[in-house]
Amino acid sequence: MLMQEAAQMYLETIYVLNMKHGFVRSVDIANEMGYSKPTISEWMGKLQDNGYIIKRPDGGIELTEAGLETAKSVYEKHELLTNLFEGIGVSPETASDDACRVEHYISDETFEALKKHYKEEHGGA
Amino acid sequence: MLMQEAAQMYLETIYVLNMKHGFVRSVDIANEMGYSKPTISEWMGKLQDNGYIIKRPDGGIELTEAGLETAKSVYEKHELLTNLFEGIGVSPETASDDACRVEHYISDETFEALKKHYKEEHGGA
DNA sequence: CTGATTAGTTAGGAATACCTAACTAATACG
DNA sequence: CGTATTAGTTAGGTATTCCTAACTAATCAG
Repeated sequence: MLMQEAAQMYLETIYVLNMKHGFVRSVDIANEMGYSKPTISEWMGKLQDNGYIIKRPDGGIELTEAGLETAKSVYEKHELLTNLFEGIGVSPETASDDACRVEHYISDETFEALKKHYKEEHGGA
Repeated sequence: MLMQEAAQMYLETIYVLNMKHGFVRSVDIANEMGYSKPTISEWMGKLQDNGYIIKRPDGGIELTEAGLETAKSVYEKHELLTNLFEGIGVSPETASDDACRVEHYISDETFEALKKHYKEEHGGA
């Protein structure tokens, strides 16, 4: 399976909901993302088949090591991009919205460069 | 029709090829983008139906005012993002590749902020 | 004039990512 | 205990965006 935008969003959402509430079910993901239950059900099946999550018998969804790695990577990009955009005067809402789309299309090389640049600006280098 | 990523790319490609060679046909777009002739044919039909291009009798493809506006806007984002990425140490190839994807997902608000910020850094404000 | 190449279109198909309707299963209320 | 709600699945469908195969039409070489 390709780790495309959609799959990344599901993993990131699971990661964020888990940080917020400590327990994530398919419905919670559906509510958070505004998608239907069957869509989530289908995706959770695919994500489990490919080793990114585990569906527990009690309905809880848990990220595997691979899933967590992807989720963290996307989330980290989201955070940095949001901060960068806000830092140059973009409104918090637009900054977050744009970050949410751009986070899937930035290469690791560019991300590392942005991170370094951001630290220099805000760390006093 | 939604001005989604694909439509934006076709218009931008027509714009760039036109600047390079002054005359653009469907085949030229197909070769440049690596897509099949039927795919381009289908899209040129849609773009013409929606008033973004005109197919001339001799096969030439021309941007309408609406098409030119969209193409320029996307191209301008591409250029700025490429420069920004290169400016913080990203390799030219990665910078251009990333810009090519990100250009479709940056809001006007964020783009204006980036433009202002870039000018300040390079214009000595 | 014939045969080959090139440009463009038409028809049909595949993958992705979403949907609604309708079902099962479990839990919760009164 | 029976009914209502909630969670999840299954089946079938839609829109987008690409594809190949096969066609037409025009140009070009000999």
